[in-house]
Amino acid sequence: MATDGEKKNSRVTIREVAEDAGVSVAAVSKVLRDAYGVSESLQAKVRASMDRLGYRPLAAARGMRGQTYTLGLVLPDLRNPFFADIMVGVNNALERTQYRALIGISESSVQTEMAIVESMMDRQMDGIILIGSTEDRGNHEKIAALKPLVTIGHHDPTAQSFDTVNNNDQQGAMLVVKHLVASDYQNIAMLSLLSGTSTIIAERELGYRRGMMEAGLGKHINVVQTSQTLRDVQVATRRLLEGPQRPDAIFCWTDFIALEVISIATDMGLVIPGDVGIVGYDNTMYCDFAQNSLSSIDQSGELLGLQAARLLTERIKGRAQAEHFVVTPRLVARRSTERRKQS
Amino acid sequence: MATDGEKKNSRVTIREVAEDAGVSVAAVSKVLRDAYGVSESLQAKVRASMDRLGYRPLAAARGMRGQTYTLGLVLPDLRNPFFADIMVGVNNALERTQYRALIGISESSVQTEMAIVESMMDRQMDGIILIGSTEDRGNHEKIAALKPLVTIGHHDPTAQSFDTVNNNDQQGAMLVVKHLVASDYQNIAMLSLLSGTSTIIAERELGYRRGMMEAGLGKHINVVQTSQTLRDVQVATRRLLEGPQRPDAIFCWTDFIALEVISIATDMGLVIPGDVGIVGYDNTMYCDFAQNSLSSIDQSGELLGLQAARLLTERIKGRAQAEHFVVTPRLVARRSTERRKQS
DNA sequence: TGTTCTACGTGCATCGTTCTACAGATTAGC
DNA sequence: GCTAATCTGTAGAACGATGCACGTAGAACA
Repeated sequence: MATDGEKKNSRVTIREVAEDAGVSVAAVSKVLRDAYGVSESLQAKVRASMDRLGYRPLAAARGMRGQTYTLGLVLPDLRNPFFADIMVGVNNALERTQYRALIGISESSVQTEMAIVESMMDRQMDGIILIGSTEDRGNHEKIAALKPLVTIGHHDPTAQSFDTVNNNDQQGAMLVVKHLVASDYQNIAMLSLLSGTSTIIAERELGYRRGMMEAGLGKHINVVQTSQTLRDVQVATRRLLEGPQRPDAIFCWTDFIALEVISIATDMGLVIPGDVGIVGYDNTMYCDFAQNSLSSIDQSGELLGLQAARLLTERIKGRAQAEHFVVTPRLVARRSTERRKQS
Repeated sequence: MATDGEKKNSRVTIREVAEDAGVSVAAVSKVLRDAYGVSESLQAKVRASMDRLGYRPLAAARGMRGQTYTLGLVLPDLRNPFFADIMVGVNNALERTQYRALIGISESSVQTEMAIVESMMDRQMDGIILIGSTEDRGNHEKIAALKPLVTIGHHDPTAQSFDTVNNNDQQGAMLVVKHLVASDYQNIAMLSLLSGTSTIIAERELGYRRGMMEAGLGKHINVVQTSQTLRDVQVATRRLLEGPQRPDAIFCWTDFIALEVISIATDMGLVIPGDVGIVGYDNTMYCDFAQNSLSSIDQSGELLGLQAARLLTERIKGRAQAEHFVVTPRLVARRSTERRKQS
């Protein structure tokens, strides 16, 4: 008689709370939503009943008429440790709110990404954060027409229907070149990502090119694009380092690739930083390990995540004007580029 | 006049599909659920209408009476690259099904983990996969009483109300000791995780102890437990390596910690594998990088993920009998333990 | 031909919330 | 003391699916 319905009836509903508190269902709903027209005494009464009964609103039911208080986050993959930093920021921002972030993995495929976004919409999520998305503007606007949207790692500074959060990738890449030049590297190649649509890649390449031009090293400009798979990176790196015009430094578009390059170069008997300098991007925790000691660009992933969550909840609350947050990147020098001017 | 309801009316409902196909709403619902009592012709008619209108069932609404076709996955954090392997397996298993997996991050806190599980229940998820959970059996059974549950990385072979998926951690740890002994290491310490409740940690420690005893090295047994934070690992490792009884090998409970230990040891001027051998666990991609070249135990994360997803969908379909899947671990030897018997 | 099955479809109550429209109570204004 | 304005709280129709209970048509059997 105590444990009546075993696997189903256990859930406390808004109706029971109302009954317990001696008020209407609508009143309880109002308390739940901080809606207008609730006296302090009623508020207190209802909250007491909710606590006593252990009531938890059912998001699925809320979603039918109102919000689900769920945010969808789409990550390209789980391998790149940079995303961990972003997540910490997002979760920090949501700590004291009703919102929860749930993550889907797109496997870096535009198709899968769209499928995940659609399934997040099916689940009535209140807003979407796309991280490292390679969709074009059309798709972003299509999503934004249906749900509040914020992107991280996608440049589109004139977008009106959604917000963007970024570091200044062009500036970051220029910092890399400047640092390498100051450390006496000249024949600097860039190992970039094969992606016709990633705007952050485009910005980093542009920054690299500008940096090289400004340093008078235009003739050494060399951008090699590969996919993210270990095999492709290996082939491209070997080709680069075995070629006749061997670069004396390689700027990699993300840390994780830079670590692979260090691995390959070491295997080939090259000494870092003497024979070849390596720089990454994102300043993830692995850079700091002594065996890597990888110079990198810090773009404060945690801050990016925090801002994205803030902007998204603002959008949900009704802001229509777009905001575009940009953080200034910072170079962190480590042993992988430690070759002093010899003059 | 064309774009009537801008941000809301766009969604096609089951009612419209029914109308378009000239059948009842219930019939469409049956097609959606592959339920009994639908002729081929009706099925075809309805599917055609769904395609034509671009209908997508609203998970929130389905959740009110039936399933949401959403699985909740709880990860301790995003830093450990091992979880990426698991996710690949999970997603592969769900590829051709209606199910989607959404991820929540517990930050390795039992409290947060429970909060996430609760919020997943609020969202009417059909089942839960807990990865590396440190809850006790009571909590697991509480969850399992409400939703189908599968754990990965938690040993509880007699559990009846939920399934478990694991590698044989005890055997894995014994493999490590055997391998180290065969490579002429003797004073082998274990760097373990400070967690009173993790069963996989307990198993790995037990395996280490058994391995040491069997090798006649009982007097060298030394288990040091720390949290996962960089600082704590650093302190513990330095203390270990600076102490009077410096071990000549360290077995780390996960790769990620082993990479840190390599970093610290290198910083201290020790040579790996000469002065000290290092072994990790999980055989994540970073082990393979030349600068790490870390020996490790492979426990096939992808397979674990695949099995967990399979078991969970089976549970959802009604299986009540518990299943406990265990994979046999395999040692992958690399340079970090490459010291031959000198006799 | 009448009876019994079986296979196929349908009507409608239902899930747990939100939110509009409205009613009653209290206060304010004159 | 009457009307208007404000402030609280309520009733009940949604939201978009599911799934029970039931009706109907045609086949099978005697």
